[in-house]
Amino acid sequence: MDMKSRDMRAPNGPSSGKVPRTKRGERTRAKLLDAAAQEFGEKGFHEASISGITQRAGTALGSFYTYFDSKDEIFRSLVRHMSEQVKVNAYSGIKEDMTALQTERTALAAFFRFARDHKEIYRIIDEAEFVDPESYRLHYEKTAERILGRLRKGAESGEFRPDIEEAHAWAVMGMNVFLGMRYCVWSQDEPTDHIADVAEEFLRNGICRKSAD
Amino acid sequence: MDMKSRDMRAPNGPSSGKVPRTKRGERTRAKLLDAAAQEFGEKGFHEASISGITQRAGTALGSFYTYFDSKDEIFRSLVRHMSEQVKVNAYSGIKEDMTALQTERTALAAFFRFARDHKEIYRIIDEAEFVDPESYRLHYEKTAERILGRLRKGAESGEFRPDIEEAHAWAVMGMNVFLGMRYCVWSQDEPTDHIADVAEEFLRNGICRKSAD
Amino acid sequence: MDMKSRDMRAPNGPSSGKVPRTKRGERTRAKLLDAAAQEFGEKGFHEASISGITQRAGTALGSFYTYFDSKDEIFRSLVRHMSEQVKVNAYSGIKEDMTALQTERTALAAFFRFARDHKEIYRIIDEAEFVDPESYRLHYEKTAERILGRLRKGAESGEFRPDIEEAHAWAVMGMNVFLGMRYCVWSQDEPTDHIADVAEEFLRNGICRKSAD
Amino acid sequence: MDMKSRDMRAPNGPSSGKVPRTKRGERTRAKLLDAAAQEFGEKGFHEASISGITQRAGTALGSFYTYFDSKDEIFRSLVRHMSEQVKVNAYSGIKEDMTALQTERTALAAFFRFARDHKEIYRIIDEAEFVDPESYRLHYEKTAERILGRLRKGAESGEFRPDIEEAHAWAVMGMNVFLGMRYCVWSQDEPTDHIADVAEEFLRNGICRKSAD
DNA sequence: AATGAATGAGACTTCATTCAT
DNA sequence: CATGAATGAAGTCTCATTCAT
Repeated sequence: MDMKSRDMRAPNGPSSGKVPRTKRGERTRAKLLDAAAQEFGEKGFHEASISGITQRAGTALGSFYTYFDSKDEIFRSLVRHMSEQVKVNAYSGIKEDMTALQTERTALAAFFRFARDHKEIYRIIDEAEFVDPESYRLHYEKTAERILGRLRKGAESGEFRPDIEEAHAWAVMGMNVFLGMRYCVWSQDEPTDHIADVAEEFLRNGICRKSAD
Repeated sequence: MDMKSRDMRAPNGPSSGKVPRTKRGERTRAKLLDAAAQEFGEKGFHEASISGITQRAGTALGSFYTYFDSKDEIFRSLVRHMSEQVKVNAYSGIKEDMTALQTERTALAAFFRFARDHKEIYRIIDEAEFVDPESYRLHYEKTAERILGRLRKGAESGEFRPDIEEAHAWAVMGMNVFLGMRYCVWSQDEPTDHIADVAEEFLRNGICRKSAD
Repeated sequence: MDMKSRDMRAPNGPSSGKVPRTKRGERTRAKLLDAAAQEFGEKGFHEASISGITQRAGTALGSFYTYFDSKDEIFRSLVRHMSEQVKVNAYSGIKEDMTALQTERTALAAFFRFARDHKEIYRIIDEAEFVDPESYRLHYEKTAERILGRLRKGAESGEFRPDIEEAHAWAVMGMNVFLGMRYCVWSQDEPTDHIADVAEEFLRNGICRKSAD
Repeated sequence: MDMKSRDMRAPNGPSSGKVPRTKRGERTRAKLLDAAAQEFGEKGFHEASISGITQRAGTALGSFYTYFDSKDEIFRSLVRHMSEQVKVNAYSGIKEDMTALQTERTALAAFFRFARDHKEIYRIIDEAEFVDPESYRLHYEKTAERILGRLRKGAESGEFRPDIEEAHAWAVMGMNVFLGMRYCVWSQDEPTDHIADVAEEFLRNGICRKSAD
């Protein structure tokens, strides 16, 4: 987790007026953020405690408030940063010359890998529905927008149906999220490649029998 | 809410040793359950308070404990009962002579109606991920099983592809849930009929362009 | 316990204005008293609950207040009655023609038997120190008085030292009580006869070596 | 009480993970312990309240939990520490060259003084029978062991009877405790010197008339 | 007289946040 | 900046006692 979540560190949000001014401060802030990701991921927002965070971070309780205004604030930071990570990750494997279907599959595979490696992230984002609803909506709205963008591009190229609309993006997103939850977060009893095959075929043909089959 | 949630009342779980023995007790327990559904729906589990529940119910604080052992227990009761309601509702409009696709669409439509009318239920079931994870998993696993059963039946009749598997059910469920969240719970800017059309067409053909189009 | 504690039933204290007027009431009151002896003996005053008492008694919670004014009152009744029992018991084996030392030994033996058979009683009387201090003091003061009476009688007959005073009675009582606690209530690893021998010899000669030995 | 109970302060039990790390913390913990001794002594365990303790200590309610896990824990600390104090005190006046009988008398006198000055301690230790039975038994078992040790030493030197056994120690302890309760804690209507005389004479000769008298 | 639901004061405990060092 | 003690509001839960049936 250390190396991985190191990269998860949220940048100072625009509202956080507590920017560390020294190297040492920088380090402390980073430790707190890592610790918070662990703590929230393991215990959930309400069971998590500031003292749990500072203990994991190896700092004094009071130091928390040197860098964050409140429990809510650090949680918000985390959610938004993680949302960002999900986005960055989704695009990591996509190449310009892929077909639209290949693109979707690649994005899904990346998502699966990410979900498997960062199970705690999903707990955190999901819990935002209750702790920071705005971030939660924003996360899914932005994700849907990106998917919609890709689908539309596929439609323009003639690969996807021309009447693609927002609902298609939400349908794809829901499918992806639930498959990720079931096959990457809850258990990995099936190879994710196979699950990705099923999803790809779903996009290609739906679930009805094709005469071509 | 009164009439509606009246029907939501959880039966006594097998472990709850606090069964009302009089009509009056029956009424009080019902009032508490209704109130809890409201309170949890509006505030979420952690912000909700027993005293909030009893105030809504118009009973004394202590009366809560005449019928429930704890805040957790009433929440669990609620989640399980609501899960049950969702199930019952999904099958309400399905007729024997429908095609498999019609069946799916009908179930989706019922789900949409239900989600629109019982927004609080989805908050509650979702929050179970953190408060009562077992119920949460159970809810989605059982829902997936039911969908899988329907899909397999459709496969047997030759309408759906013959290699239907569990992942298909999770994909369909994810699609349904996210469409419900976006278009029924968050806002109703689009007619749900149209959304159901999109979903049905998705099942029929995926999102790729068909030469037949 | 049933038959035994049946006999322990407290008579209506002078302050209890709640005398049952029917046979049925008589029976209910008796059941409650038995139940209370059990409950207080097992759990102690504060952990004991009225509902625990009524459950043991097999009556409704509310019925308790038909016969007793409060938890304190029933406890007081119990303590005083038990104190009475201890007294009655102590004299049960004493005969007129015994020597003073035989009398003391007989009283101690009776006490040991009683303590062994009614362990709960000692918990109850001891707890009175905190719940009903007056009864507690009264119990030990009256017990000491009785012992003192016997010792004085022994002094008059020339068997005990002539300068017997109150402190002697308290010393004897303390010895008896602690031996009872250690060898009858806590464990019975030594035959009580032997313990009584030790106590008798203590009274006779103290613990110093006698040239006569 | 302040100066006196200052010395009563319990050391951190081995299980208490809440050790003050600063001078200020040290002081607060001490204030709480003193206050608890007062509160428990005056009101008894169950009537005592954490808020009563913190009020006496002049700290915020929450500060209690900075140093103790629960009401039970602080009570246990207190009982064990006080048991220790009783022991230390009993030996305070004993010199090596005393006769065995002088030794017992000295121990008793020390006990009397202690009981008079720390009445609350006896309430607390006695109440342990119900709140922390293990400590209670331990207290009396260890006290009996010490007495037994002294008596055996007296037997070896030929001053006490050679067949001294455990029961003798319990008899002596019972005598001492009850005399202390009656003449030091309940009231001081008789000079304790005289009471100690009676006890000493009891040990020397029992209560029977001696021809030598 | 019996029943069992209703009441509500009060206790313990948690923990985010502030403050003194 | 770091530290960790101090604060106190707020919440859950218990249970003796009262009340309606």
